[in-house]
Amino acid sequence: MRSVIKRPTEEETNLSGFQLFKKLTEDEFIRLNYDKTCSLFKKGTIVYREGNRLTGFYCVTKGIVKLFKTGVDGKEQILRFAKRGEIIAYRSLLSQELACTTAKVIEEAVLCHVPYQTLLYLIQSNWQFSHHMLQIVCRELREANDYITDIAQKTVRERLAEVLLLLKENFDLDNQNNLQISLTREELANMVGTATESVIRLLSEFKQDKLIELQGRKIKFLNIPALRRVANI
Amino acid sequence: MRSVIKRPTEEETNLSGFQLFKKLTEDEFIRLNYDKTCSLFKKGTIVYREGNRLTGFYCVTKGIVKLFKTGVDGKEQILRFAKRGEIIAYRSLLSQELACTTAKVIEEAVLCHVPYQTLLYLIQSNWQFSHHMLQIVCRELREANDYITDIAQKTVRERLAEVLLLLKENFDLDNQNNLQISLTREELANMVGTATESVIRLLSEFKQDKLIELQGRKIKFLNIPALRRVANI
DNA sequence: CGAACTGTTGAGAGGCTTCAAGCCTAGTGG
DNA sequence: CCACTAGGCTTGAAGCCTCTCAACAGTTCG
Repeated sequence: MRSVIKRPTEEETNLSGFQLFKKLTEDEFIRLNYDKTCSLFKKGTIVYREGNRLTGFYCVTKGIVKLFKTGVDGKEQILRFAKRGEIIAYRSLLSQELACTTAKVIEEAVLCHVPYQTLLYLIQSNWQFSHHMLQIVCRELREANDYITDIAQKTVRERLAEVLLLLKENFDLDNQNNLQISLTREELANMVGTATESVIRLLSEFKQDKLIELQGRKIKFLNIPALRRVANI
Repeated sequence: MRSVIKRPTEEETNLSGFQLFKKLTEDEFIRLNYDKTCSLFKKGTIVYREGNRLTGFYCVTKGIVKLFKTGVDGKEQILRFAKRGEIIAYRSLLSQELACTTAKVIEEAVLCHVPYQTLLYLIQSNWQFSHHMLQIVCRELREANDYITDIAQKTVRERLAEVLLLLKENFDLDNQNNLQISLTREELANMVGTATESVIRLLSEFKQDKLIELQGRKIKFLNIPALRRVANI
């Protein structure tokens, strides 16, 4: 399933933009770059599957990766999308468990694989790296906790509005207020935790209410404050 | 609201049983003990509230603390219960955010407060401590992700069965198969993410189906494999 | 002993899901 | 180049799971 077609460009393998590596010494950064392996992944590629043993974590330097768990009846629950500057697979690696999510490329991506040994080396040699890592995980844990509360207490309508706003935060809008990520209705449903049909119906209600405009998978935001009110934030 | 009635016993303030501190040097452990402040908290006490600025984390050496978020209409969403050997408040501390949960004592507890400075000192001086901390957070993150998937995809019935089994894992059963934690119906509902009435109805269905036996808040497990099947695990 | 909280049961309403059928779009192969 | 197929999208109808509201019993505690 893994398909590596061509070498990524120099710029696409550069890790100096990553917050996580900001506090590394020159030597540490050199070692990191020496140990990493960057590859280009086509859309649709599975980077790793739930249950896999992982050999390292990945830095996303380009593209978008979808992270999801497989639940009841094989229905996928999307946990997050990782884009440039973010890292994936580190959770299972650190807790030394098998992967508990599947990572699938939804927009042609460049990923840099950093071996477990290198991660351990950085943790041992540089406390600021560990500290930064702790902050990343802790922030993700808060987001997970927030999401548990929402999903447990809010209606599907509220959750869909919230998910749209969340996507807006993470992927920005273009100059015409279009969401810069293209998802299927099913993927939206798998984020919200509902049926595809429900998403379709609610989206067209949002459209009727002039909150958004739809054109295929393109979603244009027309009235963000109102959307926020629907989301009950 | 904070009520400290009497000094905890020597044994109740001992942190040597904590996995997290296993790899500390003697000096580090001495400093930890010097810096900590242990107090006894009565049932019902709020240790800290959502939005508070935290000055350190707490080690639970006795009792049970309920951690929850306040969601829509002030309805609480229980995220977990912390018991002897576990730590709380470390997430917000590490990511340097305001507390995103409220901690309430539901069984008379002894908590040892460890100042933020001491935490930072340990992170800086001992990479094994950081590593252990990372593992703890990562494990909690996996549990949160698992729970998101369940709550998004399973029925209330399945979730209630699962919550009961989860409680069994965390708090064990006495020699008569009674769950060793006493929760109100509302608290069960706030874990599952449903209405109190639904929990009541489902519990009595489980009772009819001879899966459990009820006596006030006491829950006796009669048929765990069947309960597991109901939970759809 | 009364107040406040907790637990229980019933009835009705409604949000969502499921099933089913048809449309549309995009990619493929003849 | 175009028909064809597969997967995504849309809409309708039916029904159920779950919530809300309401009334009341039981329990705990000052």
